[in-house]
Amino acid sequence: MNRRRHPDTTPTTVTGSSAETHRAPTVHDVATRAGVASATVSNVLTGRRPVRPELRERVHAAILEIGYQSNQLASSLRLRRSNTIGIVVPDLTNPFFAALVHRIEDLAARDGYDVLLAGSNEDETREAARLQTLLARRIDGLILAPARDELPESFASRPGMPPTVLMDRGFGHAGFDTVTIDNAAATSAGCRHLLELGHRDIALVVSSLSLANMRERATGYRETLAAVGLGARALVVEAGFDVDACHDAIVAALRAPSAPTAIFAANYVATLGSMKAIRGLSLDFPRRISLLGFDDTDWMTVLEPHLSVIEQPVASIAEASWRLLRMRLRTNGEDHEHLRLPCNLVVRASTRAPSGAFRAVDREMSAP
Amino acid sequence: MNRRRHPDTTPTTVTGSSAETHRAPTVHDVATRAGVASATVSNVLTGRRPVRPELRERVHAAILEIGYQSNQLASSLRLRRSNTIGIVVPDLTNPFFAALVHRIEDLAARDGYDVLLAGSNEDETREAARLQTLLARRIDGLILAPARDELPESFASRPGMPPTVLMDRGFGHAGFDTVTIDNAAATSAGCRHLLELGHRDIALVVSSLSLANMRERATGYRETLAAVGLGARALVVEAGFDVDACHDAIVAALRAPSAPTAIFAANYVATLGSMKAIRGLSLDFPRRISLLGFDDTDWMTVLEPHLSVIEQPVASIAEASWRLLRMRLRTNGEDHEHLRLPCNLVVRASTRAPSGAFRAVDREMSAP
DNA sequence: CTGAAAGCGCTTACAG
DNA sequence: CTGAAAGCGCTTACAG
Repeated sequence: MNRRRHPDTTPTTVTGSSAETHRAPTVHDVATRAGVASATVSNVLTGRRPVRPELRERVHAAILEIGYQSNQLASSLRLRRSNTIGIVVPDLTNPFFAALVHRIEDLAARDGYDVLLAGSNEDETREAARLQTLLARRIDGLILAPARDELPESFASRPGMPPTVLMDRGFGHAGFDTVTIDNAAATSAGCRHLLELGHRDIALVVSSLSLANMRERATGYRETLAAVGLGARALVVEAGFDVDACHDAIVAALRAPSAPTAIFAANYVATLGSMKAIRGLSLDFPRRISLLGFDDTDWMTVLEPHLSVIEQPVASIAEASWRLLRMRLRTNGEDHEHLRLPCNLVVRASTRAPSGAFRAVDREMSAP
Repeated sequence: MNRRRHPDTTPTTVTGSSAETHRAPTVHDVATRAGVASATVSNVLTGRRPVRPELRERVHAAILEIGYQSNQLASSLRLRRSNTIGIVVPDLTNPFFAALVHRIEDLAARDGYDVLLAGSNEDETREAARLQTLLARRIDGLILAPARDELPESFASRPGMPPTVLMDRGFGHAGFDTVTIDNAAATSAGCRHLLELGHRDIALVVSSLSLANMRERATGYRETLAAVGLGARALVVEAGFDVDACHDAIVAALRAPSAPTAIFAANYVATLGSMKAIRGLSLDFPRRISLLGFDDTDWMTVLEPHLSVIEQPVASIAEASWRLLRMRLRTNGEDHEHLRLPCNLVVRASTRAPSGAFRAVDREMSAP
């Protein structure tokens, strides 16, 4: 190949500044090295305008020689576009959210976006603060699993608020794309499964009814019971957001005079808390008590008996969220989509007929 | 309060640009609104230089009125400091790494740093690519749990590489702070526990011996066996990085003629895989086979029997990593720290004496 | 196809 | 204590 020397190629070291601070090379450095204008360097880098092959070669060579690396901060400032999205979730320690983040990060990366991650710890104030710093960094978009459903009034119209999709919580919120599951259908299916098994006293465990998704899960459950005339036996226990609190609430429910024969945990933490309560009380499981969990996880098939669960379509939720956000990143229309994804009832071994077929309905006629 | 009108306060709307694009307000907008220079706005914002109270008031009022929000992109460019760190982990789906990220994000946020998250999927190539984009965003620091221990030669001296702490893997690497656990001590303690119980055939399950932490865990195990003259019975199975592969490898080991009486899983995935294998084979657990796991997780005390484990000090690892990085962010000295944190042996119910005291040593004299 | 110049929104010498 | 100006490192009209 015919390498030719370019005129007035200055040495790599930047003149002027003392040798003290070693600055990263810039387009300008590349340009002088290659003997072209910095605009030309930018043009070969972005490919936005065609550049004569020979110059292009020289630019590429110069980039390699001086180890140039584009500064996205400058580019973002100029372009008013950071190629960064924010993801804010209540708790990364919850495998449901961890899986969501994992998947979205992967998808975003494929499309050239980096992700700024923040955890809200289920706390509205912390969420607002974390969000604030993400906005200051000019994220192009946001995927948020909000700590509360009722976003502050100011939220949607907040200056600098980028296109946002609400995930898992805040469903149907005007001004946002939202994706969640069909909560009522999920608990209804779960409840029917338990009813078919013969259960009459089924307790539903939710984190907090202040969350719309939990209210919907409670509704699906209540309506299903009501439909078979068991509405009066509905028992919804609000068990909070951490495993220990859940455990305590469930132990209390199980010790009550008319203890349920089945527990339907309506989220991951409740599932774990329920298992702890059942173990702690040394109940005969699943004979004395059935458990239907929520959110499928690796360990659930390692438990004996394997846990029956309502499985949320985590991959689909992540994919839909990213797809919606990416669309909105391209063209920010006014029509917002509200997606409901269906769940799967996975029947394994932790749900079975209560001991004594009509035990709960008519205790005295139950066989041992 | 005595609100007075400032002279030549122009209306909020920026003149010049068409009403089309609604730009976010800038320091300049605040300045004209407050009737001061933009330098003054910057000074009240950063507090770098004192500003007369009256002007300060006017600036604050203007900020509120026009809803100004600082652009960190511009600030970072100017300051050459992004207040952002990168975290790169092999797999966010692994609760060990999820917990680490969760904790570090929290600590970093307290100190005013946002985190750019990337997953490498245990893949060196992907890791390099993701890292590349983080560097382009001029992260101030990096916390990396590398996919491979042997970082590319170019890594440390890579242009634009910020202060970096290596976590979990890559221990002792020159040019980096590193924090990991005392791997050999951890497996040694675990192994001794199993020996004391009477086990003689103990299989150690690692992901891959290409990882130094796994090699160290294998060494601690081998030496402990050797010390009691059982070196020849050491069995290290390399089971890979996903649960299914682990499961298969362990099933094979358990089916071999001289099957172990105890499995020592040397990481989270191996623990899960071992449990699956034990369940799948319907072994009498923990009577026929003991299991000592690694990385304590919520669900492990919900299993029956509760899992005995080597518990990594996740919170301490996260805190140490952040502390080291933050120090280096302030003063980038040449002296790198290499931290080894101790693990905890948590004895629960999944490890117990093999059925028949000398079963493994002398099969024919073992009682049923 | 190429280059000189302006500007993205900040912050920091520098001169009052 | 305050302000006008320069510059961080890019990219994009604009004029050749």
